[in-house]
Amino acid sequence: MLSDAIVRPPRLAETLSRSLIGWVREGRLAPGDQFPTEKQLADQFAVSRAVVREAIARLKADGYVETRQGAGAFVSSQAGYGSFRLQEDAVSATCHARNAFELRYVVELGCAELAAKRRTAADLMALQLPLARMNDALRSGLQGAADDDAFHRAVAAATHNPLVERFVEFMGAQFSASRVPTWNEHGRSNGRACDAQREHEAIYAAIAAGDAQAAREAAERHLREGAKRLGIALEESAGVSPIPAQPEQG
Amino acid sequence: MLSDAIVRPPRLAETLSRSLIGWVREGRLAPGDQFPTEKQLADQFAVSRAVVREAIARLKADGYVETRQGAGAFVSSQAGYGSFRLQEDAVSATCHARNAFELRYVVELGCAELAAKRRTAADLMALQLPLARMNDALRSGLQGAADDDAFHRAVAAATHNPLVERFVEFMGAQFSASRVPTWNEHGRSNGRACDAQREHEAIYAAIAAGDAQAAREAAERHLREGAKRLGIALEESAGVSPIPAQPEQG
DNA sequence: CGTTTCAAATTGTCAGACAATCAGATGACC
DNA sequence: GGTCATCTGATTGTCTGACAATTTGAAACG
Repeated sequence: MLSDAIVRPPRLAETLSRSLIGWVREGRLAPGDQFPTEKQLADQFAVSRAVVREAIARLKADGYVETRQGAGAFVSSQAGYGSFRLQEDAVSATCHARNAFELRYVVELGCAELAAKRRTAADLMALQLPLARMNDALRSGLQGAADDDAFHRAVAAATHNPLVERFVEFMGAQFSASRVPTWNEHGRSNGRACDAQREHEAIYAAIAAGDAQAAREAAERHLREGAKRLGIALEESAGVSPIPAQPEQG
Repeated sequence: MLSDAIVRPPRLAETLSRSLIGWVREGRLAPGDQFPTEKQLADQFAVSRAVVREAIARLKADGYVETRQGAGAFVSSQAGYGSFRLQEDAVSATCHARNAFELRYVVELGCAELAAKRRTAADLMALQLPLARMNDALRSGLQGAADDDAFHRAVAAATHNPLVERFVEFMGAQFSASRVPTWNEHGRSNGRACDAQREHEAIYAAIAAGDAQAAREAAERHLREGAKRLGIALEESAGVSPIPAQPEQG
């Protein structure tokens, strides 16, 4: 999640694409509107057409614009909804981590539920493998982080929904580095790894039994504990006072 | 979701980027590996360097590769997890719609739950506006699809998690066209719009009451009915026989 | 008024050049 | 021999100019 990457001078195309996306997001260009021509943009930003084209290529990839040869570039009717990214804006790192973990939380709970309803015999075997390897890791002292990853992926695969599977992998990848502290020497010695493994087994048992509610609860426990292990606070209320109001409409 | 867009001859950069992404996904290039140089790729695919650069620009945007001036292009350590997209591969349309709707389903249920726990007075007011406008639409015969959209967005906003909010919007946008048949003349005359509105009010009531479980159930009902209105079957089991197995591992 | 034709505009592609940067080799120095 | 600075080639980043493919709108024509 966090990166110590050295700062690189921003590339022109990168800078330009950010500006153009900003135009769309701020509503300066509405869906259907035509972009300035490549030549106009090149002149305006004092860059070559090649740079403009690279910037526009990125906007196309993200679904912000559609180009038609001979006609021009136009803001897509559903601009910005071509792809979903994290960390696009520089939000506070800790806050972002909590928000991202919460999104993962929501999806993985539903994922566990679906997996319990749909798992096949093959799915259960695919779940047992990383589970067994993590048990080995607990005793042998080897790294179990990769198998932890694999277990979560296997749960996602058991939903038989490739989209859900891919999204769980997508969110999980953001926290791949965060699984290490559970499985390194320190994590094993103070019982974090053992705790995580018990939670995994509870998830497996519920999925094997086909008990969707239990699977959901087991996943909930696992992720809540995982958040604690990560030092992320999954608060329930936003800190605002509850509203007793119950208005009627009609 | 479905599009009648006319077929356009594929752009070279588009074709090339698909090939390169395929290389990474198939494992032909592992994380950390260096890509062929731009010149090599240009020769191999018989295109100009400009085309290669546009294709690589897309891979960079999606987090598949990282380039370093003077060094080369390298497969990113977490290749492919820079962005989440739908419809990347040409899967069967109906199957894809069901999978996408299910992902939306999972997220919106959790979203409703969070909203019930965290909504503020301002959130409730933001929910009442589209609700009232939909009631007007029911009587006046105007389009309520936009307010339907707005209501779902307001629920997402009440979670106070911008990431969850954005993802709900992202998934909802994929089905924006699908809200029309509920709110057009035909939808109103046979009661679809009225049904949807009752479900919306149930969601609002649960969120206003701060009852997370009720909010979840109300959202579940709404989305299940919505799937029916769309003709999408949200099946529970994958059609495989249940497994009575309950293995133990030690 | 409707149709055809044409020309300008715009994106798509190509080719070549130079600048900025990096990685490895080379060689000097201790 | 080992360490360090320097040099050189390779590679990406950027610029320029050109031509091809396509669209759009208007002019010309019936």
